[in-house]
Amino acid sequence: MSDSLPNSRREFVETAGRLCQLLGLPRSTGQIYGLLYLSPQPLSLDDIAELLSISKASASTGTRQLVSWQAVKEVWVPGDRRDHFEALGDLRELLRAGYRNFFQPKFEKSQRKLDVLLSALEQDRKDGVITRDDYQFCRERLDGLGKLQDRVDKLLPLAEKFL
Amino acid sequence: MSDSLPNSRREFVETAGRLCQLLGLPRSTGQIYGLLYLSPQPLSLDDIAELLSISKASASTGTRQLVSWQAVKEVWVPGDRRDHFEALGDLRELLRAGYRNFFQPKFEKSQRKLDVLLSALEQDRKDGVITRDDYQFCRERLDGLGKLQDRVDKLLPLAEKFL
DNA sequence: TTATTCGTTCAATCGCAATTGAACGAAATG
DNA sequence: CATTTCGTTCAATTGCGATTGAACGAATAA
Repeated sequence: MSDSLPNSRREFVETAGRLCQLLGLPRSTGQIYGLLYLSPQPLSLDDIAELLSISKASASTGTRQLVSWQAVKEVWVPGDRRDHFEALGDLRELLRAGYRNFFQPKFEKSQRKLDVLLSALEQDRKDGVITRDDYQFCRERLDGLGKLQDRVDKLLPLAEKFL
Repeated sequence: MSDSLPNSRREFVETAGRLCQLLGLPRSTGQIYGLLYLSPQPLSLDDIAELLSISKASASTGTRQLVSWQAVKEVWVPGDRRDHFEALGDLRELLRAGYRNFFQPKFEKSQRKLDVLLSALEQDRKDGVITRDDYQFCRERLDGLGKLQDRVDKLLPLAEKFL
């Protein structure tokens, strides 16, 4: 990474990158957001690539991702033909949107999946692939999972409102 | 994966694997837990490796991870020298422990990091590396981040109790 | 004792996704 | 017009971490 950044911003960028990586997102995307978050002026793709020492291709894909998540917006800088970007500072809203776009769908899918599994289990029992005892055992375990899902299902809306 | 598993268990194992992968953990670890979660009898390392078509090395490291997380326990099976494993079924407790072992530490670390960043920013201002305006801007952004952390800090204990 | 059977460790391999460089089309410039 | 400047796309590369096979030590068995 370029050393033309003040230490504070450098460390922040690194931390943001790590956080994104932790969430299973490209590190560079987090770095870009971190850079823009602490950038008083909007930055162009070239600025971003230069300051982070990444390719313009990465900068391009990263910013487009961030724009699609509404974490960053394009701004017009008079007298400059290039696109410029600045971070949207409302982290709470960003977190909520992230929850809606990432966790929510996967969680709902897993709920549906559980029903499918219960059906498959039922089928296995009918087909005699598993003993009655095994069926009973698996049934209880799957029910336990369902209980947890219900709990989470009640918690999440509360958490989203609270944040 | 071996086809000697009933469909229901096969799908469950796959889903558990994906979930682990989603959380940044080895897929095989999730598969092992999934397998044991729906296994009426304790399984040996060889059973696990065989049923999941993974190496015994993976089975070994995976089970040890799971044991360390108290997601799985070793049980003694009379007349068999080998270690056997069975899943602990309390998913709620498992989730809480996961929160304590994974999220909690990283979150606390990020809180400390924020203080460090604020100091570094202060230093940059004193050194004249950044203008007064830039300092002001960054200061506000970092404060915004601090606000979010405080929110999360209040929410998490509530969520942990609720689950 | 020697020979097996287990479980673990570790260097090497593999797979996946992030990253890149080059090529391209579109838009602005002269 | 031709030329330059942008941003995007995509095939190729890279890097990282999960997975494996082989080697090892410890415990059991013969």
